[in-house]
Amino acid sequence: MSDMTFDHKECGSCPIRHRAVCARCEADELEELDAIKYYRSYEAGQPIVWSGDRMDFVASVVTGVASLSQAMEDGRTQMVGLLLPSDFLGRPGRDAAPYDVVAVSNLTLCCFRRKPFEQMMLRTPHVSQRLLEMTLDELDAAREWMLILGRKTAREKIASLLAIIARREASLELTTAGDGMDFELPLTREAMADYLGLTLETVSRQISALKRDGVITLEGKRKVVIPDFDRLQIETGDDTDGGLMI
Amino acid sequence: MSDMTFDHKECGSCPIRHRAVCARCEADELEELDAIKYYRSYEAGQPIVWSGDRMDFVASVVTGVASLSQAMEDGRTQMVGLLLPSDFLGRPGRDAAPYDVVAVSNLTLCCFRRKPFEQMMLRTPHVSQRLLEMTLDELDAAREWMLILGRKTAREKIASLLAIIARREASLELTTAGDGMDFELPLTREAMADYLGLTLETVSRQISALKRDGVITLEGKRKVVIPDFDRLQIETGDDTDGGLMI
DNA sequence: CTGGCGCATTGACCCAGATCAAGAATTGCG
DNA sequence: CGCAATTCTTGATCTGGGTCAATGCGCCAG
Repeated sequence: MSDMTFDHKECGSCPIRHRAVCARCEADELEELDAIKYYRSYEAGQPIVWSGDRMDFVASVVTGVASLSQAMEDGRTQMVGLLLPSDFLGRPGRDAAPYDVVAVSNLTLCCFRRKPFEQMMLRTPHVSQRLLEMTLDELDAAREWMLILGRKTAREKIASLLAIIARREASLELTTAGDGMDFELPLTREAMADYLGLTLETVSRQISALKRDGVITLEGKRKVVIPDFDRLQIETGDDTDGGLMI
Repeated sequence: MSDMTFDHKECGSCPIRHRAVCARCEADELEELDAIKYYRSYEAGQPIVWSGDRMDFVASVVTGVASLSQAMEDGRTQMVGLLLPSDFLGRPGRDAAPYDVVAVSNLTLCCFRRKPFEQMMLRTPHVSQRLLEMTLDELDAAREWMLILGRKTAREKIASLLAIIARREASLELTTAGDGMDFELPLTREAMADYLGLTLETVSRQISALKRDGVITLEGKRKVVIPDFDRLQIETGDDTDGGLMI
């Protein structure tokens, strides 16, 4: 784990984490946030915190992917959160991390020291209001995910995950060039299995099946092409009217 | 659905929903909440709102149990939230309900009209801070639940649900008379199945198995006695160190 | 008391996905 | 470039929980 320093200009070029923390911040509040923030980067596979560890920062994902997961003693693990760029990590007002947090790919976090951040929250109501909005969105995502875990078939699970990632990808890049989306899968088969409550073999088989049926195309093992997003959407088993943006 | 009126005194006798909404309210804020609140009661099985319906109130559960659930077109349904007394229902800042909400047992809600409630949130920061705390707790519960749905066996699922209800029950009554807890199951076998991502037959079989193995005792079909909570805890598959309070 | 209705239990059978076991394809590194 | 370590794919087999179907148990109405 290495500390990185971004100068002020560079920070200006990654507005994501400020927008994430506070969509309505005034200049002087941004200044205040700048004073308590620092960047940190992790390599793929590196743990960030273990469940129960003291966590003295909150953070916003700048680049890369991180996962939150819960493990049982016998090794079964379930991913319970997937953090993509602009997502918020950490929990104001709580000392210990409730989950294992791992960098899934190379990752850069924009961290804010927790205590001063909490004090700022008390003073500036729209920061906590913004955080409330984000948390409610996360709760919606978690509930969508519960439907996936509890009631969908393996094929529907895979299709749902691909659709979620594709939508996220599209919303960040804003390059929804018609249909024909494509993206790099940020997860290994094993991570996908942990996300979906499956085994990695089943994930692999179902991806092969979707490929065989022409729902997706693979370039290499990680690059996914979705020729017809509506077709993928049907495979998810969800109502056709779109569902929640995650 | 019938409107009920509670007089001010009776309202004073059910402090739950005020505490739930705002642990730190001052007298005049409570006054203000009183002005926009009304009680509403529902019978077991009655729908409260359907997914997509406009929802012009937020509420706090006074008595009874309600469920949030998501349904797929083909009838598969997954419960994604279980609201017990003191829990909060609704979502400031969102017009349409994202889930079906149903009264599982006879239910009384303490409702607040949404618009004035939202305005109050903007003015009194600790209301939104309290709501943020509650939402973060709900998110923790949802994530605990994701582990249950994704990775636990049917027996562990049932044990987990019983432990969750027993803990909730105990925390409200504050009558943890040593071990030997007992409580009335507020859910039908079908509702338990929807909670756990199982079928009602499997729920029934696993309850019978836990009874046969002496982990629980049944009096009638709904009254559960837990002679040894630690034993039940072991059956959940969780770490022994307690886990999250839900 | 009796029939009907809504839950709950139990049994018999089956299948989607887990498990176990080889390999194949990539990736990385000396 | 070659060898090892990862990561992924595919096959064979097994099994937990789903499905279908019958039966039991209260409970209320007549």
